[in-house]
Amino acid sequence: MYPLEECKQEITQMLTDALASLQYPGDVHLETPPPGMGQYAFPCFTLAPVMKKAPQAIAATIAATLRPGGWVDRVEAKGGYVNFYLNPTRLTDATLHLILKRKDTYGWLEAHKEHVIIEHTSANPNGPLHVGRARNPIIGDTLVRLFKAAGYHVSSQFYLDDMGKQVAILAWGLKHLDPSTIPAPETDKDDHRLVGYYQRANELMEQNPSVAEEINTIIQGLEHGDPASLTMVHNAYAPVLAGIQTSLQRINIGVDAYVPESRFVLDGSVDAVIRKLKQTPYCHEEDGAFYLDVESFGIHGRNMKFFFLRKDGTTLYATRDVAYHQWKATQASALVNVLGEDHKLESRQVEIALTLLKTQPVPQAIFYSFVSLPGGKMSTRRGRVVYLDDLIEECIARAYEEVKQRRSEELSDQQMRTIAEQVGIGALRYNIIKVQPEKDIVFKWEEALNFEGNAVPFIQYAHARACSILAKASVTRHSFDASLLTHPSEMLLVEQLTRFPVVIDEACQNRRPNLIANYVYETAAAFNQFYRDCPVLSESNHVLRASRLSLVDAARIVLANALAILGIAAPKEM
RNA sequence: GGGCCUGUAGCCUAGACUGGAUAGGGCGACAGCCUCCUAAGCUGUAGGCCGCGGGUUCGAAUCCCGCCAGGCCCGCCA
Repeated sequence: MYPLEECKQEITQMLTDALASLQYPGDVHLETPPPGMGQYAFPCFTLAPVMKKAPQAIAATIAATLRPGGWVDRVEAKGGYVNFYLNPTRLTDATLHLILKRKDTYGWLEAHKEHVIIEHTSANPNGPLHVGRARNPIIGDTLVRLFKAAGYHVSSQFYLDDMGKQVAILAWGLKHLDPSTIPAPETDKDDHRLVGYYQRANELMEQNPSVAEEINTIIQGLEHGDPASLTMVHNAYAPVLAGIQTSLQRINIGVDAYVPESRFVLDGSVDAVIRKLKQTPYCHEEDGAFYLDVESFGIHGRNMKFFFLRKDGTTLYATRDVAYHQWKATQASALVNVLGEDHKLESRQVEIALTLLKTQPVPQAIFYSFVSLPGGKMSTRRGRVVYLDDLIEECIARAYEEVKQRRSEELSDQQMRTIAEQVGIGALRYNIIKVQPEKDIVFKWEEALNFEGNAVPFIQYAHARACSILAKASVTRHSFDASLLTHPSEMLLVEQLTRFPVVIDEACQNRRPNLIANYVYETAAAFNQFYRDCPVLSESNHVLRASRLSLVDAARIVLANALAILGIAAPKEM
C-alpha cells in the first residue's frame, strides 16, 4: 500500500468514528482541497439539512472531535469543510524511501491475476497508416502500458481483416494492373508502394461493373476457404502489413498477436455463430438474408436491422467479429477495444449479439474521433491523407533542427540525431495522448510540430536536468533528512511524486490515458520550479544537499516511469 | 428524420463519470530573469455570459430538459 492510500484510509476511519460518536448520518467522501488547505477535505454541506445546522458549525464540531495523530498533523474547520493536513516530514520520508527502493516500478500497483486483452489499430492492410487513425495505436499501446502498471496481465491484439472487400480490391489490383500506370511512391516502403494499386483498383471497380464482379468472386472464394483465393490475398496484403508493423515499431508500439479473420471462417466458429443467432427470437429473414431486430435494444434510426448473413450465404464483417470476440472472451476476464467513432453502431451490434449468445465478458470500447485535415476528413481511397510515416519523419526532422540550434557546440551529430529521434517520436505520441479521445482534432502541421509549452520536450528536458545534476554530483548512496525539505517548491514536488500511484489507479480504472500525460506535465513543472528555487550542487549544508539529491533522483525516477507508461523515451541529456 | 459524441479567452486544452472553496494550463501578445546545477527553463501583465435558454440543488462548467453549431453513424461495406 502506498502512503496516500494509508492516509486516506486513516482519515476515513477517523471521520467514520467521529460521525458515529456525534450521531451524524452519511458516508465519508473525501475531496482534494485547493493548494494550501491540506491534502484531504471533508465537505459538510450534505449534513446541514439533516442536522438543521450550518455546515460551518458542523465542520467545527467534527474538527473539535478529531484528535490528530498518525499521518494527520492537524485538522481544521474552514468554510463548511474539515481540512486534513498531513505530517509533511513523514509523508516526504515515506515517499522518498518508497521511490528510491522501488525505482522503475514506483507507482506500479500490486500485480494480480486478472487478464485483459486490448485490441487496437486493426487497420485494413491495404495501405500505410494515416494520421486520421493515428490515435488508435497510440491510445491502444498507452492503455496496454497503463494496465500493466496497474498490475494486470495484458496482451494486445490486432484483428487482421484478411477476408473483406478492401484486401480483395488490393489483390485484384496487384494481379491485373500494369505497374507503369501506378504513380510512384515517395518511399520504397511496401505499404506506400502498394497503396497505389488499391486506389487505382478501387476507381476501376466503381467505374466498371465487370471489375466489381471479379472482386466479388475473390471475396466469395475467401468466404468458402478456397486456398487459391486465400493465398492470393495473403500475398497481396502481407508486405503492406509488414510496412504497418514497421511504422508501429518506429513509435515504440509492438502488438502481441495479429489475429486473422479468416481463422474464424475456416474453423467453423462463424457458422456456429450464425446457427445460434438464427435460433434467437430476434432473428428474421428478408429476401433470403438474415438479420437481428435490434430495436428493442435501444438502437434507433432508419434501419434497426442488424444483417449477419447475406442472401448469397456469405457472412459480414460484424458476424465474423462476433466469432472473434467469443474466442477472445475465453482467454481474458476483461476485453478492451480501441475503435474509431465510426464503429459505434457495429460495436453495439456485436455487443448485442454476444449478449444473446450469453458470452462473457462483453468488450468495453474506447472510441476516439478522427483526426481530420482543415479541409475535411482523410481518405486512403481518395488519396487525401497525411501518412503517419511522413508525420514521424517531420517530427524527427523538426526536433533535429531544434537540438542543433541549441547543442551543436557540445554534442556530436550522432548524439543529436539520437535525441531528435526521442524527442520527435515523443512529441508525436504526447500530442495525441494528451487530448481526450472523444475530442475532434483538426490536424495542422504547425500545431503538431510545435515543441514549446505543454509539449514533450518540456517534460524530457526536466528529466534531462535531473540526470545532469545527478551525474555531476556522482552520488552512490542516498541519505536524506526529510525534515529539511521544507521549501514550498520542495514540498510541492514531493506531494506531486506522492500522487503518482493514485493517478495510475484512476487513469486505469476510468480508462483515461490522458490523465498520465497531465500528470507528467505537472510533475515536470513542479520540478522546474524546484530547480529554480533550490540549488542542489552549490548547497553548503551537506545534509540538505544530500536530501535534495535524493529528491532529484526521486523526481527523475517518477518522470521516467510516467514517460514509460506513455511509451516515450526519457533522454539523459538534451 | 433518428441516434451517439463534442462545444471552456484570438487559438489549443484540463476539470464533467463521482455537483462544492477564487474554472487550472499552454500557444500567441506584452514586460522582465543567464558572472549561478543545460534559458527546450523561470517570473509577471492582459485576455473567460464555461455555446444559448430553462430546471433540480444550500451550491451547477459538471446532473436533467429544450434549442443552436460541428463531427460520426443509420449499407445484404469494412
